Amino acid sequence: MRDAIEREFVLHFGEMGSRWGINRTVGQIFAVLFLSPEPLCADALCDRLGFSRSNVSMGLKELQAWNLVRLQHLPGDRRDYFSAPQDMWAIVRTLIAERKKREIDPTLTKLRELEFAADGADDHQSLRIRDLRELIETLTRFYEDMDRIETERLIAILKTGSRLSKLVAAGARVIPMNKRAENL
Amino acid sequence: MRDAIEREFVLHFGEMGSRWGINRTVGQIFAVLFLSPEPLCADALCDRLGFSRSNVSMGLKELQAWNLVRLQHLPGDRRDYFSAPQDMWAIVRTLIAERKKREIDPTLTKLRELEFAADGADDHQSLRIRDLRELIETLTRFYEDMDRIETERLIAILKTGSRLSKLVAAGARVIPMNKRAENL
DNA sequence: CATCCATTTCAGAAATTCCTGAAATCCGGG
DNA sequence: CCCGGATTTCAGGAATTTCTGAAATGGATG
Repeated sequence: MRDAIEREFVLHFGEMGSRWGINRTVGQIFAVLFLSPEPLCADALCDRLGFSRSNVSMGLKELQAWNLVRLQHLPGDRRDYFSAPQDMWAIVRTLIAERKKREIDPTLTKLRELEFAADGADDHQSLRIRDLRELIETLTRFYEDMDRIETERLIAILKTGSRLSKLVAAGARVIPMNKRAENL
Repeated sequence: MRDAIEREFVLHFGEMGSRWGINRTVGQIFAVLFLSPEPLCADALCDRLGFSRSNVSMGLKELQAWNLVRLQHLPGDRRDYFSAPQDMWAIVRTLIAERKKREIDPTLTKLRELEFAADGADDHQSLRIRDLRELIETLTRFYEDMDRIETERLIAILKTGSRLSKLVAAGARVIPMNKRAENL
């Protein structure tokens, strides 16, 4: 029963892995670590998943590059043990940070380069590029702001949901914005 | 000059394509349409990109499945013409909606299934699954709320940034929450 | 209903990514 | 300095994804 659920969970994460920019192996390794109450060593992962030792090693290396697993040692045991963070919100923050780094930042850099190369031209394509760069900057600035907020407060914001709109409209009258002119 | 910039932009979108869950061809096709001031037909895309007709056809089909391009016809021309939405925020909304559909929703469904199968057990793994499901629901509810807000107001919220935290804390005293008990 | 273009499908080739086992490397004792 | 157990590297085979050209399909027009 418990095993059946674990198996399904792990297989699902494997399937989704490809959609998440990691591969099947990596997804399954993370799934096992995510559910495990205690850290696991690479051999334990090989056993559970039926992957080769080297595949597991590479998968763990990638998960470490994503900051999604922590390496630790058990006293009197030379092997490396791995675990997923217990704090689920920390996992989400990490995932978003890493995906931003891989999927957004390079594009932002490229757009700035192209804009520089275009040197203030105002044809259609230059305008498109500028607008896209501005939009991405608005979003990433918002992300950076949210990322600085501690989890409890962040959850409060999330739960506020659509009421945010009224709150912001009302707040704009009370707390004047520093740079109104900057608005879109 | 203009061409050099377009070429770089298109190549970059091709490279990034794989990280964005679409492939190189699809990324490049979208990039060309994104920059183009007027709709293009498939042959024009073949010419510009050097892909086979069938490849372009498949790419366009996929972009249509993502709701990222619109099909239209020019009077007196039987060919299909395609264009990317002019409204950049509409593109972002679409991207997020489609990625959620592909990357989040299946997992949410699966977690609910597993939770049902676990039938209220309270071992570590069941708790992890429940917590993950709850977290994803919090995030998707927030997304759904934001998606209902019109773009101008949404931008106002984004630009409010970290001041949201104070606004929510202050607003909580003024506008009582309906369901305080539901908080994390 | 035949023709003419345009689009789509599809089987297999090409390219890419993933995975493995063997060998290399690392490192803390003895 | 050597040993033993652990991890990492890496070349190449397996699996998957992408791309192509040929053939099939679609649908407007006379």
